[in-house]
Amino acid sequence: MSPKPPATPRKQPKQERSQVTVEAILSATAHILTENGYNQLTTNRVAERAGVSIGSLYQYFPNKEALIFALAEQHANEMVQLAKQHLEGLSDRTIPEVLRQIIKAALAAHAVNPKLHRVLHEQIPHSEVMKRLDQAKIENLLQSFLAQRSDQLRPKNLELAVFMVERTIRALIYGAMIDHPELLKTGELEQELTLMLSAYLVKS
Amino acid sequence: MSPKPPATPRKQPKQERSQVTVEAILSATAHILTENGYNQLTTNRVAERAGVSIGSLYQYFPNKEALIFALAEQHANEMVQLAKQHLEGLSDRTIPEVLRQIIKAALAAHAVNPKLHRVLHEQIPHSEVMKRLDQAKIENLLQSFLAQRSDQLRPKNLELAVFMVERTIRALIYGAMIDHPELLKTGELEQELTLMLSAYLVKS
Amino acid sequence: MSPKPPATPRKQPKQERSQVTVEAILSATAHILTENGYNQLTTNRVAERAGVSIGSLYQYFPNKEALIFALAEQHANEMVQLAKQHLEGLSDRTIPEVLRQIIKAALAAHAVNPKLHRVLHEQIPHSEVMKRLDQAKIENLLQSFLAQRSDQLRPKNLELAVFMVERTIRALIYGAMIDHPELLKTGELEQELTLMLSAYLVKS
Amino acid sequence: MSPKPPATPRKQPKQERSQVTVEAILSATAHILTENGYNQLTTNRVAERAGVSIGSLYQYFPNKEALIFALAEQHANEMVQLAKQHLEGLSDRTIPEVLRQIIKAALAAHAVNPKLHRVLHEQIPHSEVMKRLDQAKIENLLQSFLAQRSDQLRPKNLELAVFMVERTIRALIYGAMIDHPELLKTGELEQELTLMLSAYLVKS
DNA sequence: AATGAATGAGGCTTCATTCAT
DNA sequence: AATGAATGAAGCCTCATTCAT
Repeated sequence: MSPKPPATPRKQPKQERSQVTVEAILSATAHILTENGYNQLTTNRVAERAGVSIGSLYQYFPNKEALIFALAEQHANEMVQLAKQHLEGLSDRTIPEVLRQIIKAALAAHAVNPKLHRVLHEQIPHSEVMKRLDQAKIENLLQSFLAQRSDQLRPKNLELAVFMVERTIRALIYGAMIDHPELLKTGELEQELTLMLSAYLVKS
Repeated sequence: MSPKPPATPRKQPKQERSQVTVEAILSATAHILTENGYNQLTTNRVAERAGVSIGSLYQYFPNKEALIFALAEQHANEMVQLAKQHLEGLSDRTIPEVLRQIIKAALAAHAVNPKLHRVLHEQIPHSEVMKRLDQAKIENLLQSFLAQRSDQLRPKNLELAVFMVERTIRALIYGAMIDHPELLKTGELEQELTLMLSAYLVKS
Repeated sequence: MSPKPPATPRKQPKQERSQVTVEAILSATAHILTENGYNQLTTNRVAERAGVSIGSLYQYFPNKEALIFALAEQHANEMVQLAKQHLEGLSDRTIPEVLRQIIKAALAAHAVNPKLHRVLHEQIPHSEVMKRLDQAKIENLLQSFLAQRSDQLRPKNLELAVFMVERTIRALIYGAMIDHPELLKTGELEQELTLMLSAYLVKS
Repeated sequence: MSPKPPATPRKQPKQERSQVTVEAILSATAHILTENGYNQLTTNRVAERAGVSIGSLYQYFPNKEALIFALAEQHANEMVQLAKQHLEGLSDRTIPEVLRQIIKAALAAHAVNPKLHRVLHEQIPHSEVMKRLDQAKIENLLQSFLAQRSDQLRPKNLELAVFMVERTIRALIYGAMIDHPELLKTGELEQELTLMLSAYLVKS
């Protein structure tokens, strides 16, 4: 049906010249996506904005989908990398402290490129594919954090708890970004989220 | 290039005898969407499956977007209607009781046509429009329910609380539908959600 | 690998209007093929010459290959039809007489549209496909003619004889058309072919 | 649009040390042609398989056509060379003996690389050029053989006889290769061809 | 001489939409 | 009101060929 043939891998940029080309293409993709939307994203337009011939684009990306996939991956990596910076030295903290830190990390991650993040989630057809990208990785982190403190944990089902927490954090941060940006600036969201999830997780 | 013509359905499909035709078209749209995905949704194909000429389709829907818009609206209405059935006679209940009932209502609503729901959320190039559809309406309900019990409420900011609760319910139900359907069958999700949100809302 | 997906059957022209369109398209295809060659045969060019939009072309022909296939079939049918006209009332003739008549029939058939015939055989990639078209049919005719006179026949293996005769006739007529057209006008080819094949077939 | 540049290989590939490169390229061309077909034959792919940069390919072959032309020529030369080995010491033989030997020679020649032979004939957009390749050369041989025995010859027109014989041999061997390979193994084709052409050529 | 990144004309095809009947 | 043939802008992508290094 839909998820195209695994996107024939193309030439990996080896020379530095081609690395520049690839960067320009991804950058142009992001720009058009955020400024003009998915409808306007055509391979020719990307190439044009990247200052590259359409042929070059297809040397590195087998099709339009691959373009978006690569961009999403890059974005996800940036998010994860930033998040990790916020998650160091948490070994001996309590659950509320850890939670707050994780929420802070998620907030930071979502601040990487909000416009792009939104477009990627709202306008891309096979969003299922890419949601996995930024998911899983954080779920694992969360899982191990909570597992280490299972004695303080109220929910017996660890996996379920991870699901609840992870989705809630993501949904509320994303929702706030779109509809209530003021909650981000004032720190209210961070506060409420911490409260809500702490109350949920910790034995009363 | 040229910014599309206003696109939003100017004229609601006439509600006369031709109602049958309109139904057939929307039904065909839903079928193709759920079975074949947005990529395969072409106006000609819709018309063919609806057993209607392409010309007739355009008599009732000014363009493709209007087709999807109407379908989304229909779907949202069905969801809201079903939800309301679950929300009667709650005037003298406590917050946890109300919450559980609201969650049950939301679960029922999401069970209306999960496949369609998913496709509508994942594959449609969100034209800003459709999210509003199933949102707002429930938020109002929630707002009034909580306002009536503001004395039992821990969060001072009512609007913020509504936001938190509404998004959390939606995100977790949707997430469970996609990734953990077992949580819906066992009632675990309902239980955990009630716990989490009660703990958040009620004064300790 | 090559032989494309069975060329999704498209709309069969039902109204007379569309019949005209299909004719125009095939005619344009033949014209471009004979005058400009296969290299110049592009779907857009065909549509343009046919005075038809490219969209219309694709309503009746799923791809470029189908265009050529249809044209070849049409051509083959014309050839067979003409050949049959030359092959009536041969029931009580001797082998040489029958042979000469068959050769005459083949000559007539090849005179239908020699230019097109040549292009179809020389320039079309998957010529194997279409050679079958004008073959088989004649082989059957030949087979039955010879079977009826098996007592006068020298070769014991009938199928082999049919193969020898059919291919020889085709090759020489085609070869003469391309390289020695004078042999066709003077009747020399007909004469020599009859001699050669009679000598081969008839018991000495 | 603009009629191609002269296209025929201006410079024969230098016959020095770079002979190895040229061989690799032609070999790769043949391999792709026989295994994947003309559709898959791209200059980049040839270069890759030859283990040579695309730039190098164009150093030895001015364009794609030249590549095929050279390959066809090579193939034709191999065929002719092999045929000649079968045609020595025939000076004092009778026509049937000579004929059989010529047929044997042709059979041997066609066995050189049947797959390539077929592809070259079926899938290459005959640019008029290549047919001549394997033709002419044999016709001359045949012409001289028959001229030496013109007293035993029935047909008065020598050139016509050569045409008849040469085309018949070629068509039947090729046809058998494609559609009746068993005739080649059993020797039946050789036998029948000798019979048919002897009967045609020799005074009764 | 070799490399391989880059080019870009142009081919094939789709599909939302129009309009003559 | 309905039909469905026709439209054509525009998208995706290939591949022979060039050229800077």
